[in-house]
Amino acid sequence: MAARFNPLDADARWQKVWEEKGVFHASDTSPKPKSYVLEMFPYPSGRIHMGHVRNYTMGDVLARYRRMQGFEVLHPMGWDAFGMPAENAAMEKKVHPGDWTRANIATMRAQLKRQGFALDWSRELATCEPDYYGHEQALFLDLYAAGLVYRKQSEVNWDPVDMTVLANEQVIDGRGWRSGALVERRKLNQWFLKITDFAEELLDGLDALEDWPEKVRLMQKNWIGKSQGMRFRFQLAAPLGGQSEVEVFTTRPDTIFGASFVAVSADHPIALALADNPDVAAFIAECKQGGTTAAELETAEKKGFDTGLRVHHPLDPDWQLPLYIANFVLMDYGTGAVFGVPGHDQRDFEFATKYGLPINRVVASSLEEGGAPIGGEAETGGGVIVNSRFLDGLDVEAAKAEVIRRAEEGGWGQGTTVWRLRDWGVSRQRYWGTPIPIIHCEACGPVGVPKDQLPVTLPEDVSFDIPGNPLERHPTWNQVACPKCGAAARRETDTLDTFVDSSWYFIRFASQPGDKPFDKGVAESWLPVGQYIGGVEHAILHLLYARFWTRALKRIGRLDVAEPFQGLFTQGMVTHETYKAGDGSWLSPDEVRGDGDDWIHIESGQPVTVGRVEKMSKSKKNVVDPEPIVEQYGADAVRWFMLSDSPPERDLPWSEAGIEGAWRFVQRLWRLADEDAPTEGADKALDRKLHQTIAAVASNIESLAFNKAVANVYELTSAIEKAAPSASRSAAIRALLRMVAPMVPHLAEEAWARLGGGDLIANAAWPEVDPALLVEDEVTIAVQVNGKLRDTLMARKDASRESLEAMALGAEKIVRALEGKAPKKVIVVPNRLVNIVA
RNA sequence: GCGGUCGUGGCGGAACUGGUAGACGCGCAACGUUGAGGUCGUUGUGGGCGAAAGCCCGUGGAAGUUCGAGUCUUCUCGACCGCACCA
Repeated sequence: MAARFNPLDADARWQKVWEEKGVFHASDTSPKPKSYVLEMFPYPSGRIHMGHVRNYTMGDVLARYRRMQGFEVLHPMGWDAFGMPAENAAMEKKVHPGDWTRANIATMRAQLKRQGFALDWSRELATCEPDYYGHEQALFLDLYAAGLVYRKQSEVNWDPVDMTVLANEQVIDGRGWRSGALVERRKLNQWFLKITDFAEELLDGLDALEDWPEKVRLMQKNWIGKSQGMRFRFQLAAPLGGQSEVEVFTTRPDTIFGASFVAVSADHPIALALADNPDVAAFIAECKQGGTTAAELETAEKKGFDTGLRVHHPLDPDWQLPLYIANFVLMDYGTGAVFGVPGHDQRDFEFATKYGLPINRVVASSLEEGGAPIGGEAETGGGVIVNSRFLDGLDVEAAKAEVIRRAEEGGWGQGTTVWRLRDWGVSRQRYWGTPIPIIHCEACGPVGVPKDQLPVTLPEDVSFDIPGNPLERHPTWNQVACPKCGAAARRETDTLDTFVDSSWYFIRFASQPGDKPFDKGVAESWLPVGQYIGGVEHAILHLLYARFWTRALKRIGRLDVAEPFQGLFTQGMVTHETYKAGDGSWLSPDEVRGDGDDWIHIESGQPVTVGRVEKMSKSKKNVVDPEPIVEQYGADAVRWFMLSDSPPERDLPWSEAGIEGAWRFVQRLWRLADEDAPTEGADKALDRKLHQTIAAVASNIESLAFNKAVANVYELTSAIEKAAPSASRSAAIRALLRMVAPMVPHLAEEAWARLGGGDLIANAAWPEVDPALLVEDEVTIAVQVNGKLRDTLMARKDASRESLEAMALGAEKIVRALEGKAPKKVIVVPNRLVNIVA
């Protein structure tokens, strides 16, 4: 009898068996139903962290469970291997980004394997290798040929620290998402993907994603930002340069008669045309400075500059409105110009109040109320239109339609939809990314690299001594002949945004032929991903881009899949307490020690302040490296801890006590199996508990409620421990091992082998449930008097209302509680309770 | 400001369609085992009163619906997340 389960020995042994037997190899041709379980692939930053372990453990439990349920499971792993940190490392440590990245991958692959994840490593891919990005280049050229890629001179978000362009999505509060540097505006020739062509379907598609968190769907919806309204033009009273009109966008055409002013952005052509005037120039400059952070915008005053110009109201040539330049009008939304209706828009209201412009009512709760003035704030609700000539009496929606109809008829405007979503700028002035497969020829313009010349590989001989893109200054790499005319031409030196790499990796996992990006039929046999698991930080960028890419492939006939991820789960972070020394510096968990109720710094003996529980981060020094933990406790204890206690969508506070507890439970399971002594005899109660647990664990794993599945397992374990030896007990132990196999697979194999289970438990089927054993034949009935619990009693299952009532009224405690009062009413809920109202 | 999620013991958290609040785990306490510690085992553990039986209170707060509310409704306080001068 081995006293203890020894993970240091067992983990590696079983991992080797699984690998040698190809247990987790996903077969494209299997007759079984297919199931695709995927966790967001990691960036090879150097080492696995706790967040990875949690993420991959969840996916692993599901993948193993699905296998036991009889599915052919695809559960792959790869590396999101392009990106800036590799270049930063190259600059700091004088290593090639490729060497740095591949070394990190080797380290992290070994760390993942140490966890015993049920991954099909034969499908491993890294986006930085030509046999991945070459296919990406082919797809890019397909999209280019289909008109979904274009190049334009555009003002871009330039990150002066990273010296690269950022997508709108990568600018947060006016700062680069990675560097935190204030983003500048620059004009550059950039490649764009036409994601806006898909705005409508990306929005509509969200409704069908029922297995996505509502939160993520909402975030995407807001990001796409559909606004329906009308564009229309105000004629300038006097032409300005070549301009004779101002086009505005509104979602409230019904309030057109409530207009008090028109305002344009400081970047608007009209504003620029007036900038000769020093006052105008000064105002424009003023608009451009000032932060864009939430707090600053909150307090920012609405400011305007009266240009002195006047515009004609489109529905009344005699009605002139003042034209302002205003700091709150955005050039890159709508038309860069608005008309102000102070009565029914709060921002316009503030503006009008400040500059003494009329505040007119055009919407009221009834026609009679039309004369009432607008009070202390704008009225933005619905109602009936008033003071609006031919619109009077219409409701808001009817009035919108009527104004649009008249505008289209009169040719001064049209109904339109405006989107917040912008086309996806994918050009990056970086080395460590997928080269954009384009050649610039003076005569022919941009020409796609012929597919037989793919992949366009990155040159190895580059230096990172000076900032900027090494591809641009490479002596030979960028010089090529034009594929069309043969003349000397120049290779595109921009590389693709790394979000392109992660927009289709899940397709390549499903099918990876050598000669093309994927085989349509094979990929379609696996897709969509049944369950995708990752961090909520990708709720917009990655998930929107991947949805777009999949739909673009569908449109060009390459893949008949509309949505890439059927189910999405966003898991919480792994957190840890923080510790602060007396001087305010952060201390790491292994620098401190609990001392009674207090904490002290081990080295100095000084008291330590325990701070709040926060996401593990280097700056707070509250990071716990998984590797030594795994070496000490084994993979199963770590896995068990990751699944216990905290619901997976919430944060998981890491604690030493918690991992100790998980370790003890692993040993407890081992003892249970190890000490099993088969005997005869049935244990009906235990049978029932077992089958109830099988059903509960299955349903909890399916809904990813791992913490509840863990609780179910604890209960059954205690019940088995307490039960006397019997055939039922031995069978329960074997079934228990199969139930925990997805969660603690090494222990399960070891114990299974010890009990002579035969084939690997990894290949075992999920235990079957006997439905007859799910129901109890005796139930506990709660008895209440006036809604307060006074007694409980045992009754036959499905006992009649009458008998339950009689039992309740006869119970000694109830008689006492009634104090002689006669029951006015008795409520009986069969199998549950009796409530006596007295 | 807009939108969302969530408030339950010392802690992480259970509680299906309203029906025995606190499952399960951690921690803590006592006892047993042990050479001590740990492991392991048994028992206890929401608060108050009580020797006990038992009684009262209790799911952020206030009100309401109901025989019955952690769960539903209204108001309110707080925490966290997302978006944001979006016309």
